[in-house]
Amino acid sequence: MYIVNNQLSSAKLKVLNSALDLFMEKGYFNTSIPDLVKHSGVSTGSIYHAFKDKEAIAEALMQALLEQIESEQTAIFNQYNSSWDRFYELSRWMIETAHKHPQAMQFILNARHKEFLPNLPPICSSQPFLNLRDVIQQGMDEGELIEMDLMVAAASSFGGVMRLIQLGLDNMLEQPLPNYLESITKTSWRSIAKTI
Amino acid sequence: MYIVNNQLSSAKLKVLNSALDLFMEKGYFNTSIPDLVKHSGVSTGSIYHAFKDKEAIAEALMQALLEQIESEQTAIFNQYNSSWDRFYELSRWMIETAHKHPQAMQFILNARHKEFLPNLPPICSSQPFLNLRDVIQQGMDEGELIEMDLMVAAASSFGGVMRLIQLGLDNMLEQPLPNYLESITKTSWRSIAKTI
DNA sequence: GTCTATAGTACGATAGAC
DNA sequence: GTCTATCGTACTATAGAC
Repeated sequence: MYIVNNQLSSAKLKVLNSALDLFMEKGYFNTSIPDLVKHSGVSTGSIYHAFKDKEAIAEALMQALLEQIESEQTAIFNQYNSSWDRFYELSRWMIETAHKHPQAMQFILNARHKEFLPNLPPICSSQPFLNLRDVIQQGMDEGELIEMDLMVAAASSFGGVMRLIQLGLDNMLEQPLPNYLESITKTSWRSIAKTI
Repeated sequence: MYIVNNQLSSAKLKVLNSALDLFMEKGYFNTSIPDLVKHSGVSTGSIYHAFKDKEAIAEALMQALLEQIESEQTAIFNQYNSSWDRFYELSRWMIETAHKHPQAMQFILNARHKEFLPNLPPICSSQPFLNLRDVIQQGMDEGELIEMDLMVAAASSFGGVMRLIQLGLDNMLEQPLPNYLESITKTSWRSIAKTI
């Protein structure tokens, strides 16, 4: 149960949380409406009353997840100010979310949204991903980071963290993901920091 | 036309190359057998003569791609010996393949294989990905790299390169991918190298 | 708003002629 | 080995009672 937005009706919430579980467990196309009915306890008729069609479920799920992520990122930006602190805390949040809600992080990082939401712009142009880039830009402006192409710097720093999360989600790590927080943030940051 | 394995019959090759194009353009589940018939020019009957079912097409495609990648990696390993040279040349090969055959690289890096090949082990446990890790292990053994957890080091170095390739495949870069080769390899390597 | 029952369709896979 | 024609099925989505 990751999505808790109370603006949504109970039926919608149940369906969205079931959709998150099932889409990540079996994939969007392997999840039928009858599967959602069984898992959520909401009937076919009520699902189609709440959502126009199956694609609209995926759209609403994506929107709910991105909204939740943005609000958690905003809390971090309000509490931490330096480029490094923000990088570290954003990485910490991603790693802990991947640990506690693997489906949610998988849906954001890994899902081929284009396959079932063909009109959605790529996820890396969404606000939460732009925020990551802004942290790197800030570090360059403040002279803490080496001057280089912004995309290269963002890929090298956050890319390292995201790759490790990916490996964790694929069960390729010996220890639980949060154990790697210190070493992966320190290492990835080293690739772009002036003083190390 | 990326797959050119001449051990395979002409019909199989046609179907596999069409499958690569269509699976990456529209996704596995949005590609019907009639779509493959139209795109490849091979009839339904012949497709089912060459492959047991639709899933077997995806399996054969994966196997052909991994074989091709392994042989190109082996050539690099035979020609270059130092850890850095191998890291650089493997990165160069990935970036140029992503540039010339985006579907092939997308299929390897990005596809949610689990959705249509549920029995396949995760791609990051395949030989080509293990080879990447070995290059990092070699660098540590030879004292060129900082001693640290191997997975962290591999994620931080190759993760940066892969993340940039991902951004390139999603059209988020201003310049063509190969233009970034020097800067991304230098930057990502810096995260784990002793002398920088 | 919630449900059951069902219509309509598109797909994967097969049969069987050449 | 290649083809066309078609079967059976499982799905999305709707209709209509409560």
